[in-house]
Formats: sequence, C-alpha cells, structure tokens
Amino acid sequence: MASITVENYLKQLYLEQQNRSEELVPMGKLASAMGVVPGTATSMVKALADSGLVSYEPRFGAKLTKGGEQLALHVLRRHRLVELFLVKVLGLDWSEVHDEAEELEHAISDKVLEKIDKLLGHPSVDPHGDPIPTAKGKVSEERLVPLAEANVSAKVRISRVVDQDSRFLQFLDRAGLRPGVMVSVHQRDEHADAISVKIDGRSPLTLGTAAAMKILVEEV
Amino acid sequence: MASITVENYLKQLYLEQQNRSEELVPMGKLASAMGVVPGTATSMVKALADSGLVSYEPRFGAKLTKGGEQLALHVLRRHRLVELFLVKVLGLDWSEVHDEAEELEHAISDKVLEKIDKLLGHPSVDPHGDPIPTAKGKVSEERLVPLAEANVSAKVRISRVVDQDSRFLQFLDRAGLRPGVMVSVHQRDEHADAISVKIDGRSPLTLGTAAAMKILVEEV
DNA sequence: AGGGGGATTTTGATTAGTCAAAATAATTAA
DNA sequence: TTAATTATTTTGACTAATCAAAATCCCCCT
Repeated sequence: MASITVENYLKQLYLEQQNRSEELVPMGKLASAMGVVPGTATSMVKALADSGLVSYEPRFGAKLTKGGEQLALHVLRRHRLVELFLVKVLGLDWSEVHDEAEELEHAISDKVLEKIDKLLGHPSVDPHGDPIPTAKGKVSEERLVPLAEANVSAKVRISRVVDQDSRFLQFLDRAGLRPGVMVSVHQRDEHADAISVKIDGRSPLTLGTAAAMKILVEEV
Repeated sequence: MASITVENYLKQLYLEQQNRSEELVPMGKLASAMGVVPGTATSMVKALADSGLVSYEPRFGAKLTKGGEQLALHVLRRHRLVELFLVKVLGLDWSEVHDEAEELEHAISDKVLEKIDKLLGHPSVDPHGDPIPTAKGKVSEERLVPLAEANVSAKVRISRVVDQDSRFLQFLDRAGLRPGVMVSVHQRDEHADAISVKIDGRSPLTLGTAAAMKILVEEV
C-alpha cells in the first residue's frame, strides 16, 4: 500500500503536470506544492522512481508513470467524491470541503467509496467543477476557457474554479459566482487588468485578471 | 495534534482498562492489543507519560490520565459515530464497519463529526450496541449481563456484542442475534459449556459459553 | 536460600520522512 | 569567457515508530 505521503506526492505531481505545459515537473515546484524543502522532494522522487511510480530526470524533473498516474487518479477520485459527498449529504459549504477531503482521501476504502459514488448518482464533477476520475482512472476532458479570456458581451456559464483557497471561494460565493451560474461579460480593460461581469438581477462586479483566470467558463 | 499511533494507543489503553478489573494495564497486554512487541509498548508508553497522557508504573503497567482519557473518548466517539453512519447512511453491513471506522476515526474533523451526529439524531449506541461518548467525553453506563449468565427461561434483549470480528458478527447476523432482538433463554448446561436460546419463530440455537459471554443482554 | 520462568525493560538497529546547509550544475549577465 | 545567480542534489542529522535480542526483575517453588 502506498503511504499517505506517497499518495500526496503522486497527487501533487499529477496536479502540477496538469498546470504547466512542460511535462516534467521541476523539483522546486513539487517541493513548494508539497510544503517541503527541495532536497526532500529530490530524495522522495528518487524513492518513487525506484518503486516505478514516477520517471525522474535528474536536474530536469519528474513525471508520473502509467502506474503512478493510475494511483494519483485514484486518490483524486476519492478526494473529489468525498468533497461532493460532504456538500450534498452532510451539508458543508463548498468553500470548506477541500481541507476535510485532504484527510479523508487517505482513509476511505474502495467499498465505502463506491457506496458514496452510487448514493450521489455517479457524478462527474465535484463542488468546484473539477472532474471526478472514474474507478478505472479515466478523466473526462472538458474544454473550458478562463473567464479572464472570455469575449466581451458573451454569455458564459461558470464551470470550474481552480483555486481551493477557502477565503477566495467564500468571496465567490457571496458574489454569487458558483459553478453552474450564468454570467455575461460586461467589459474588459487590459490596462486596468480587470474584467467586469454581471449576473441577472445583481449589480456588475469587477474582478482582477488574476482572479478571473481562476474561474473557468463554458461559452454558450 | 496526537499522531494516529498515539490515538490508537490511547484508545486501546482505554478499552483494555474497561476489560480488566486491575486499573493498570500491563505492557504485555497493551503490546498484544496493539500488535507490537512488548518493548515497543514500553517505549511508547514512556513517551505518552512524558506528554502527560498516561501514568506509568514501571513493571506494573499504565493507565490513562484525565487528559489521556478525554482524548481516548474522543477517538472512540469518532469511531462509533462513523460505524453507525456507515450502516445507516451508506448501507454497509454491521459486520464490516469496524475495520472501516478504524481508519476513518483518525481522518474526520470535529466539524464533520458533529454533522454526522446531527444527521443520525444524536444516537447513544453504535451498531454493536457500544455506547457513543458525548462530545464532552461522557459515556453512559449501562448495566448489562452476558447472555452466558442469564437466567434460564428469562426473556432478554440483546443489547451489545463485544467482539468486532467480522466472521463472528456474520454468524450472529445469520442466526438473527442482532442488537435489539428479544430472545428467551431456553436452557443452560454448565457441563456441556453451552447455553441454548430461542428467537420467536426460529428453532432454538445453542452457543458455547465463550461465545455467549460476548453477547450482552438486558433482562426485561 | 537458591533457582526457574515469565514478564518487562534496555539496547542497538532499521525505516520513512524530514530539514539545514554545503556542494554542484546550469543559466544568465557582464 | 568569466562571474553571478538560481535551481538542484548531496550530506549529515533528527524524530517517530518499530523489531530483535540481551539484560533485568520479580514471583513462586522446592
């Protein structure tokens, strides 16, 4: 069995791989994502390479092997199903489930996981709109665009928020910017580094580009 | 925060203290309950004593301090609420929830725990009839007697099963001997080391004394 | 009183995961 | 091309938790 630590490294490596264009994740990035010093990441990755879970190019970085990716996806499936479960069944807020799931993802058996999956009706996304890998380790690829890059006056649906920070999510929640909600892009100002959006029945809201990059939308 | 290992030692120490009349739990017993060699238990208990969670009498044994007991009860509360949750909400079998809860008890936050408690209507016992400590760390004391010592021809209610072995529980389940069920004590034979009981509408069933000791009943 | 024998404690080693800080390599700037 | 900067790797040390096996203690029996 992979230890909790190993599960976390694999998950983080997967997430980092998604984020950047390079396929090799540099040790420094992995280390800061894991909250450890770089040397620790190096030695851990070497151990993971020995177990065949990652392939490691010294001085360049590491990437998951097929096996490592399957394990990572399995952890991610647990994480995301747990998040949705906490929201739907236990009534927690979507801004607070990430941290809870961070612990539970390592403690839940396949048996319990499949019960949860069934109870929720085999959902495909979690409360933040992140896709839930299947038990076989498949992830559905969506093509979403950052709100920051949406066309002015377009009508878009908020589909995914790629930042788990609780305070950011609470802000979005208060602003009504939840996955599923339709918004129209009011105006965009490159120089002001801002984009302004409007939800029906609310007054327009202006977001900085950095924030708007973290909100993925679907053009309708 | 107490590590998972520490939580397990405290829990086990509490359970051992309940089982035996002596208040000090000998290292050998603790070690075998924890599945470690005796030397490991000794050194762990010394560390726990240093943190003020147990008091340790070399060569005699250890017992929980007030603080240690509170922690142990908190772990036990998580364990038992999770067990009931798994049965009631996710539909697992009462014979299989113990092992699941063994992991989850260390991963669940107070926030989630209290949601579960509320959802279940603040229950007082888990699926095996074990009492659930309150959030403040109080356990209701019941006075139950082992089925093995019930009077012949008495009508009794099965209240608690003090063995978490999955196969034993499956056996009981198939025999209809679940907490809450009424049985009448048919006959008892000291020499045969057996007791025979009857559930309405079923044929009588004979149990060995050892098994009957693990079933606690309430006289009605 | 002297041994046995069982439980307990000690000692020395091991593994996983970590950090601090020195050494090395690679990249950028001058 | 050399020097400076930055990222990475190495080295040595530490902690928590464990085991194996030797040492110790204590009770009981003759």
